[in-house]
Amino acid sequence: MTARVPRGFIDRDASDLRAQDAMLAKIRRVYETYGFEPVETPVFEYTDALGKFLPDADRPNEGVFSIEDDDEQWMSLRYDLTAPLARYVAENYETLPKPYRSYRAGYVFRNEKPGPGRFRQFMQFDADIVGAPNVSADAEMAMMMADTMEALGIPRGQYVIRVNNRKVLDGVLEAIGLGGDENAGRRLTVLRAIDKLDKFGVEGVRLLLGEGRWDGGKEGEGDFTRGAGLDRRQRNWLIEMISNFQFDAKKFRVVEKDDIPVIGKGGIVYEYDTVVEDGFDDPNSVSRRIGDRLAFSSTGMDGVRELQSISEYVTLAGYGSDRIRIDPSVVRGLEYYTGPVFEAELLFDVTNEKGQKVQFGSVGGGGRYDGLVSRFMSQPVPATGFSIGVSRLMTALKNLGRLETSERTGPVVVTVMDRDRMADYQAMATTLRKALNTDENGNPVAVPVPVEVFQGNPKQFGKQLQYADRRNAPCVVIQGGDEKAAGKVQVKDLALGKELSAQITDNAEWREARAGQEMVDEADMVAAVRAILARQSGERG
RNA sequence: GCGGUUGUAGCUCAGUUGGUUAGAGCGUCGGAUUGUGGCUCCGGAGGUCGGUGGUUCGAGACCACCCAACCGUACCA
Repeated sequence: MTARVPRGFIDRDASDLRAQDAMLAKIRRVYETYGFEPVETPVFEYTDALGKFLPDADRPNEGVFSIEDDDEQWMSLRYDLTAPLARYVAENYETLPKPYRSYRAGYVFRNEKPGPGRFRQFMQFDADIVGAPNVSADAEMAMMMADTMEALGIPRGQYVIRVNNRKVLDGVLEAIGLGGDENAGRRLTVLRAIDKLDKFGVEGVRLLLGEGRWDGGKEGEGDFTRGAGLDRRQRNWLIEMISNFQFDAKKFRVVEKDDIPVIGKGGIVYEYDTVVEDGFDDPNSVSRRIGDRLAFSSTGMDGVRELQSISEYVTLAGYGSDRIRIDPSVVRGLEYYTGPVFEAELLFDVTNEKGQKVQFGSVGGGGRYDGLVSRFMSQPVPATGFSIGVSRLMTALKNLGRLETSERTGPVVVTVMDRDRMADYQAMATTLRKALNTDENGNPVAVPVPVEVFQGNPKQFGKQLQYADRRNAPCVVIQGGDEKAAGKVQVKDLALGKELSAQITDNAEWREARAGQEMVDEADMVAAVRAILARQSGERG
């Protein structure tokens, strides 16, 4: 029997967890300042509450971990925190204040093929406002997301919150003749293709919108992905839309090719042919064309107006396009979003342990989901929120050097010289533990100082010091028969000892030197240990 | 799911055209040192060579199938 962790799951060590705690505290603080309050729901929900029954069969989607309860109800591990919140709000609707602002952090589970940085259990940290119909709530979400990025130490310019509106995408699709139920499949293919912009660039998306794409790089190599089969004009409209426009408070406008924001690295070559086909010969009129096309669709124009409002709100609040940016290429999930959608993207490259350049991309996202709560209710309940991928973001912060990974100091170790005097050593540890962990007023100190008696086999004294060394102990306390007889204890500064050892090459001499050690009266033990701790924390700065 | 690459000790890897008992470094454990971490030296443990079947006098190596990992891709609510 070999010990192994299940595929797609990970064990996490002390420093990892401490770093995560620190990170969650920073996020929580931002959310709290916006008036959000915590709530927790269970990891299991009834599968139908998650909306993950397969439409045809009477069983849950394969992507969720599910079990059948003994009353033959299917239950599933939650795969995000939004659906459970919708269930919670619907169940407690009468007693909750509306709009209801809540946040929660928790593990979610996906039964999918794991990959680098993709696990089957991972943590999300969500914030949502339920019962707020206006897009000002969406704007607030985008701003809070930006604040969160900066609270975590990501410098301005190294991240961006990209905002789009599902209604705009729907309007564009309608405008190029892909409206109606009969085109639902192609619309999906188109949206998926657009979502790949940051991965494959403009040319890759163009292939996916048209015939299809070979993942080996050229025809016949690797696997073939079928495209949406759009004609040239439809493709060009979409590509111009997603790669050459940005949005300001007034209108879509053409940007210079060198000024393409975030997306579409390298830009595209303008295809003036399509402009001519449309009866325009001036490339600057392209922006009007987009407006014209959307004007065919009332949904699309609603979306544009909502984006305009969001743009105004965030701009007036002082969030420029270096933080929050309208970006027509944001697709973001395909199911329950109904209006504004946003995505937090990191803009810096990172070199991974294999020396490859990696773009982190999205570390969180969200949007408006006006239909999700009302599935449980007889009345419409608008809601908007977003989700942060804690694990992904943590990896990113580690690479950015913004993660608090400082090694904690280990325990003060009371060593065992005489087996039959364990009670004495325990008493010494108790004295130290009490003295080092309370201040002069008897209150607990901010950072605990661990104190422990060596609990291994005390037969070889060297092993005890080796243990203390591996635990990163600041010092050890030693009291053998000689010290006891004299009413003394030895207090040994391990860091100082290590320093001194650098000059000693001979082992006998090194042992004889007892580097970093001092002999004090039993009564002065606490003071001596305090002095060592103070000296070391001073060195660490 | 599809395509490609790779599987030898806890980790990183050697292992000749198929030939005795499968090695090294690091790590780990023990000893030199029964009251002192590091360095140094000595020693031990740890492998069904991913699995099963086949070819052969003989397989870690060759063949078939399976499994797993990695990369790409699809799906990702």
